[in-house]
Amino acid sequence: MEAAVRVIAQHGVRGLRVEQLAAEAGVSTALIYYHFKDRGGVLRAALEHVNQRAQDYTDQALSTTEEPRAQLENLLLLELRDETEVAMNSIAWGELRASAVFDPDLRDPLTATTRAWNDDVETLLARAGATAPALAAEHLTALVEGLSERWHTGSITLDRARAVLTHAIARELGD
Amino acid sequence: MEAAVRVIAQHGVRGLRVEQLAAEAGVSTALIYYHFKDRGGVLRAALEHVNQRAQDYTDQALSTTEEPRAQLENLLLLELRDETEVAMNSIAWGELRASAVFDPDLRDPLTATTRAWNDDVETLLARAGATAPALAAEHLTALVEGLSERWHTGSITLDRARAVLTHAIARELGD
DNA sequence: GTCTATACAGAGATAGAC
DNA sequence: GTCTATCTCTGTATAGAC
Repeated sequence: MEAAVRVIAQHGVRGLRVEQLAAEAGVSTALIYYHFKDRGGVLRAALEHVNQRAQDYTDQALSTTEEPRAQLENLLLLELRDETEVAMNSIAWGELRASAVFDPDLRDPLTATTRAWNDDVETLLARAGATAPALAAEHLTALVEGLSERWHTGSITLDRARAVLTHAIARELGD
Repeated sequence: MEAAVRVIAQHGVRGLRVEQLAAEAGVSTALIYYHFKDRGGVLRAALEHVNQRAQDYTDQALSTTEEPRAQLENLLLLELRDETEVAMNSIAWGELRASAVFDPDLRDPLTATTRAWNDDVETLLARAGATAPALAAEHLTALVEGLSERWHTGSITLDRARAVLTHAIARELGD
């Protein structure tokens, strides 16, 4: 799965070749098919893996003793970071999201993860005193996805994306 | 190009087969290669076509005599509409955006269009009395992209996406 | 569980006629 | 400009041995 995330982050879902994945993982292609039904099965498993990793990050951010406002900023800015692992996860996640437009099998896990993320953000927003936490949560999480994609396509710098997000959070919290 | 947009909207950039495009356009595959260098050339031309269409919509929205605030809402909500043609354009645009992560040839036209859109939105925001129009413009346009993708993956309904966007606009204009 | 070898299909691209 | 026919390569997936 880690090899899959690497390959997807480098070449996209469309560019994922089973042979290359095998090479990246240091095994034969046949072994891939032993563990997964087909190429689509690899993608589904990869999506679940990325989701899981995102959830782990989230839980970590939520388990601190910081103020709600600081927790909220941390949680949302998690995706917009410079470290290789985060960036790869983010690219792979964006790819799988985009693929889900045409691959119904990917939709359910995607929707579930999105909902869980929204809920976490909504809780923090409510604690931080937002007036419309549900709307605000969908607003901010969708914004993170939009900014993330712009970052990956080079349409915006990472710093600028973080500034835009911080600005939007401030607007939601009324300052 | 219209056939290309249809095929991309239905099967994605990833699913665009030259043969299918030819069928959709009612010509032979050889003719595609006569007019375009290769499959990548088709994609680049399709992106330009979608960009142009988006620019036309934008100009139209800007040429009305409405209040800046109403113009702003119209312009941003343009992408989130139910009509087949708009939805197809929006899906194709999203696909091409996602593809640009791995296809450097698509990046320049993408960045140019994004910038033009940002500028238009920024102008309207300034007229409508926003306090930080540049930041707000990038905020709102990136949000539209995020919401648009969620809509296409079925993670949010169209009405809800529109509500979230309207909410975000209101926040930026301080009510 | 894991490999090597290979069958098979699909899709990009071109040749050459009209 | 446009077609039919076809070549070629790449990539998915399987067979069968260890």
